[in-house]
Formats: sequence, structure tokens, C-alpha cells
Amino acid sequence: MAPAPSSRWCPTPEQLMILEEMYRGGVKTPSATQIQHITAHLSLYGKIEGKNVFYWFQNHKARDRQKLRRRLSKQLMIQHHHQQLYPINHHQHFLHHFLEPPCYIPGFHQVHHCNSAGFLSQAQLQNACCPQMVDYTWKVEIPGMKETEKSATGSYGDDRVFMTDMGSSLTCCSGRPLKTLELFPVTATGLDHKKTALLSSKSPNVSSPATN
Amino acid sequence: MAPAPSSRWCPTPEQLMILEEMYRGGVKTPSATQIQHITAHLSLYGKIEGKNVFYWFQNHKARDRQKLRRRLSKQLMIQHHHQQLYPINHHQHFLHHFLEPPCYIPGFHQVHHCNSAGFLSQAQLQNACCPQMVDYTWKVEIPGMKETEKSATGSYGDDRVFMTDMGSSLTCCSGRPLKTLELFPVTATGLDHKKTALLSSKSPNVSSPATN
DNA sequence: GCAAATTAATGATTTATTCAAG
DNA sequence: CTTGAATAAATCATTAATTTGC
Repeated sequence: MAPAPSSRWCPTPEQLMILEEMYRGGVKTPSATQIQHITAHLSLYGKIEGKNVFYWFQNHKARDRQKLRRRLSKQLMIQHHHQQLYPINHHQHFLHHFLEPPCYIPGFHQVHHCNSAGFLSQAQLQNACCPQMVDYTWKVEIPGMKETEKSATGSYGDDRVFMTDMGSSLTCCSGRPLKTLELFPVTATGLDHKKTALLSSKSPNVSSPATN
Repeated sequence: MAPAPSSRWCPTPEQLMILEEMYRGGVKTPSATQIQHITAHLSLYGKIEGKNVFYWFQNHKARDRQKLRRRLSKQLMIQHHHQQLYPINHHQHFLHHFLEPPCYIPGFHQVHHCNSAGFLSQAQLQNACCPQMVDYTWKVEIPGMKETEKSATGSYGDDRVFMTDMGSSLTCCSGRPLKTLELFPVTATGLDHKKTALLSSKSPNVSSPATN
């Protein structure tokens, strides 16, 4: 019997360290090729898949932005408070776009982005640095064409290939030359993740149509 | 010489008709398996890939929601106007979540979601009906492990598999039994799309940090 | 009529948000 | 509470309609 294989990837300290190092080094949105190499490299330290790497960077970048927004928001609050005490004409209105949505309540999924002041967040920090060239590809791959059940055979379905190619200028924000990993032979890895979100907290408004 | 191969999928009338029929029939977020079948079926009427089908449903659903929001927004405006004339106590505050962001200007990409009234959109219409079970899978697949160039060989990189499985209750909003397609043998199809968006309208705020 | 110029649709990509495991 | 995973919203970019001046 399988020892309760964790339903999601759990990065080892080494893996995490390497990922963070790369992130600090300037890799924010690795290309598919880069992801391959990173995955191959990190798999030396524990089980890992391409999607884990992809998601990790995705999330890390997003949460960086979020933290930045939050910080700026706080900062602004202070300054605002300061300004209320010492009213000078407003000079940082552009910063409003960085603000945290004031009345967003995490966990209360029907109300968000609703503030009462009149200005809000959703900044466009994207492409602030490291403009990248992207390249997407899809392919369909059927192993045996006999899947009536969805029983974890692991390699049927529509495959989506992310290929975010960075240009040749990899020395963006940080001046670091951004050392690239060497090529690694990668063998296929497949896994399924199941979600049984039929009766869980999703769709909280089944019975009462007037909930939202 | 190639007849200027369109950089993006252009659905034939038949394909469009079938897709719309399925959508009306209740298919909003087809599973990977369904996408395979749909793709195979539609490829009888013209060139098509799985990603096209996936994107089509994604976009169609999103723009449906959008249209609904817009309609409700208009409606609300009228009612609001009405209420200003005949002030009754507020009963549809929940409808605020459906409102269109009042000061969103299409084409003016730096300002959005910014209204001056105090309430806004971004409704969670998902799972309002047809609660679905999802199932994601990734896999990495390297054909020959010799890709230093990204020259359109079409099947390397990280593959992401979307497998949105509908439960057994397919008779959701519309009472229609939602006839499913038969099984088709599907062979792999791959294609590359290139984007050269390095100097185009992206990153409009490189020089002036105070733009947003 | 017709082709350059605008605008509207919509295919494709990226980012923000939410869910939920640990 | 952190964070991996999943989904939807926003955005970008290209194609089709449509308009306009000739």
C-alpha cells in the first residue's frame, strides 16, 4: 500500500534554496526549457515535476508583488495619516494603484475589491522589468486511446506546453549575469491530482440564488 | 510560398456552429477527454487543435459572464435612477457584485477597476450552476533531448493537462441531457506560435515610473 | 467598387484571486 | 499561516467587419 503519497509537492530545503537563489538571481518567469533544466536539476534532491517549478515561480512572483503592494499600502496609510495631520497637496496619487483593497476579507469569498474610498488596487506591475518573449505550444497525446475511466494512468488528455522564452538579454533588473543551468536529460514524469470539490466549500450558493 | 498561414486559429462556420451548440447544450468547461473528442470531431471541418477548443470555451464562458454583468449593470443603473426618484430601502445590494466597473476604458490599459462610487464588480459567478469536479495533470515529455534551438519541433517542454471532469449530474441549468460525442481516435497535433512582443505596446511604463 | 483607416470580435496570454493541504 | 494548486479576470494582439474618401 502506498504510504499516503502527498497530494501535492513538498519541496525539500535544497530545492527551495535553489529556487529562491534563482529567483533572487533574476529568474522570475522561466521558459519551458529553463523549467525542464531546473526540474531535472532539482529532481536530484527529491521528487519534483515541471508543473511544480512552474507554479512555484508563478506563486512566488505573485506573492512578491502582493507583499510589495501591502507594504506600499501601509506606507501610504501612514503618509495619509501624516497628511491629514499636516495637509500638503497630494503628490503620490499614482501609488493608489498599489494599494491593498481595503475591504477585502480573505475567506469571505463573495465580497472583495470593494472599498469605500473610491480608488483601488490591481496594479500593473507586469513587464516592469525583464520584457520577455513568449512562445506557447499545445499538443494532444493519446497513449492507448482506451480511457473510459479516469483512473490515473497519467498521460492522456490535452497537454499544454508553456514555453516562455527569454530574449538574449538576461541581465535585466539585477546586474547579475544570471547563470543558466546546463542541459540535463529529462525523463517523463507524470502524476495525477484529484480534487473532490463537489460538496466542499465551493459553490456556496447552491440553494439560495440570491446569495451574491 | 505559404499563403500567409494565419497566426491564430480561425474557426470555420461548421466548427463554430458545433461549439455554440455544445455550449448552449451545457458544456461550459469541457474536460480534457471531452476536449479531445471535440477536437477530433471538429478537425473533420478544418484545422484545429485542442488548445483552440480549450480557449474557445474559456473565452466564451468569460464573455458570457461579462455580458451578463454588463446587462445587470445597465439594469441596476436604471433601477438606481428609479430609486433616486422613488427612494425605497435597498434590497438588491448583492447585485453590486455584478456591476460593470464604471470607469474602465477599453484601450486605456493603465486605469481600470477604478470607480468613484465605492462599489464594484468582479463577481464570482463560477459554480453558480453545474458544479464540476476538476482534475489537473502535468507531464514532461522530451522527444530526443536535443533542443538547444526552439525551432518548432513541437513536442518538448512542460505539458499541462486540463482535465475538468463533470460529475454524473449533467442536467444542470438547462434540462437538456447533454449528448456526448462518441470516442474518436486522436493523433497528436503540435504547432508553435511565436510572439515578437519585445518592442511593441507591451511594458508602456519603462521610462516613467510614475505612470500608474 | 475598393482599399486605406477605424472599430469591433475574438483567439491567445498573463496576472490576480481563490481554494485547500499541511 | 504558509504555500502549492486551480480558476477566473484582465489584458494583449490579430483578424473580421465596417466606415470613409476617392
